[in-house]
Amino acid sequence: MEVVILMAGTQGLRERKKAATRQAVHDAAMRLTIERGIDNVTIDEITEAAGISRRSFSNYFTGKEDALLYADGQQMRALLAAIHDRPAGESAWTAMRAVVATMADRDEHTVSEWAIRTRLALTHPGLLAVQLGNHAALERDLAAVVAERDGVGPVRAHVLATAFLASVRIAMRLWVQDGQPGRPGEVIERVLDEMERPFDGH
Amino acid sequence: MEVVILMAGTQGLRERKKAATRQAVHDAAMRLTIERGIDNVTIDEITEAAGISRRSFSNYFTGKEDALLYADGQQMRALLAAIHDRPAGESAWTAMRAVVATMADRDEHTVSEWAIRTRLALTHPGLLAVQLGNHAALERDLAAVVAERDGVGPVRAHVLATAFLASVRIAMRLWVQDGQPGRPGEVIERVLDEMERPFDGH
DNA sequence: AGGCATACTTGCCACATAGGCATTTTTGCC
DNA sequence: GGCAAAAATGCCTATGTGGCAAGTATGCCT
Repeated sequence: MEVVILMAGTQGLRERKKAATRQAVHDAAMRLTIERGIDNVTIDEITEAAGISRRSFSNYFTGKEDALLYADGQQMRALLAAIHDRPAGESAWTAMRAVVATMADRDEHTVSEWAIRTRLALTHPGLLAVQLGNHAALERDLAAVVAERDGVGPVRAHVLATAFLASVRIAMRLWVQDGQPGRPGEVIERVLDEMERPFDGH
Repeated sequence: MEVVILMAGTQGLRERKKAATRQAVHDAAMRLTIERGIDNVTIDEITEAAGISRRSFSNYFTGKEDALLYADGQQMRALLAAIHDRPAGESAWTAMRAVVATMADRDEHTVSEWAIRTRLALTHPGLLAVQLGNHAALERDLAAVVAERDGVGPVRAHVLATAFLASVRIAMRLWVQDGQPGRPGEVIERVLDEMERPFDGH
C-alpha cells in the first residue's frame, strides 16, 4: 500500500493503518460518488481508487452505502462521547442540546460532507435505509448514556434518544432542502424547540 | 397460475390479480422465512412457492426485504387512511392516538405477523434498514395529513408525524422484546404518554 | 536482531441478486 | 373473434456477497 499519513495516537501501527485504510476507502467512495453519482460507481472502482483489493473491501464495509456513511458514524460517535462528557449536573436533554449546538457548526469540511451525504440520502432510498439502520443502532448507545445521566428507565431513555436523533435528522433534511441557509445548528435548535412544544394543540 | 380467491372490489380483474399475486409472494416469503430463517431463503424459492417466475418477482418487489414488509406498508397505509377519516374537530395528535389505540389490537393474525416482522427486524439489520426506509417515505404522507388537519407548517407537521411513528416503533420493539405481554396497544399508549412528557426534567 | 503467533490481505471461487430487452401470454374492450 | 395495452417470462450480463486457503505484515517476546 501507498505510504499514508498516520496520526500517532494511543493505538499501535496495525490499528492506525486499519483506520487509515477505512478512511481512504470512504474518501474514495465519496469522491467517485460526487463525481459520477452513486449508481455509476462500482465497488471495484472504489477499491482501485483506494488501493486495496476487491476482497478487502468486504473486510471493511458491507457495501457502498456503508463506506459512504462511515464518516456519519464517526460523527455520531463523537456526538455521543461529547454528550457523555458534559457536566454531571445537566439533564440529558440539556446535554444533548448543548453538544449539538456547538458541534453542528464545527469545521467547514465536515459540515459540507454532511450536507452531501444528507442530499444523497434524500434521492437514494437505499442509502437512506442504511443510514437509518445505523442510527437505530446508535440509538441504543445514546439511550444508555441518557439512562445513566438522568437515572431513568430504558423506555424513557429510548424516547429521549429517539426524539433527539429524529430532530437532528429532520433538521438536516430541512437544511439541505432549503439550500443550506445559515448555520445547520440554527435549524437543529429550531426543530428541537418544535419537538419540545406540546404535541396536542387541543 | 393457480386459481386463487379474488375479492371482487372497485378494481378490474387485472388489478385484483396483481394484488393477489403480491399477497401470495408476501405470504410465501413470510412462510419460508419463518420456517428456515431469512438468510436461508432465496428469491428463487419464494417465487417457486408463490407460483411466479423469478423475473416477475422483480416486477413486484425489489428484494426479499420488500416482499416481507409488504404487509407492513399495507398496515401503515390503513393507519394513515384511518387518521385521515377521523372527525374534523380532533387535533392531529388526538386523531393519531385514537386510531392507533383501536387499530393495534385488531385481529389476531395481523398482530401476530406484525410481531414476527418486528422480531425479524430486531435480529436482521438489513430488514430493519428497509423498514425504516419505508417508514421515512410514509412519514411524508402522514406529515401531509397532519398539516392539513392541524393547519400547521411542514416543520411542525413532520415533527408530529415523526414523534408518533417513532413511538409506535419503540413500543412494538419493547412489546416483542418483553415477549408480547398483553395488548400491543397498551404499550403504544404508554410510549406515547412518555413522548408527551417534557423532555427536559430540569 | 530473530522468531513465532496472530491478525490482516488477497485471490479464487460459487452462488445470489438487479435489471435491460425481446418475446409470449393475458386482460380489457369493442 | 380481434385488437391494443399491460403483464409475465426467459435470457443474458453486470454486480454483489462471503467462505476458504495461502500469502504477508505486525506485535511481542527473548
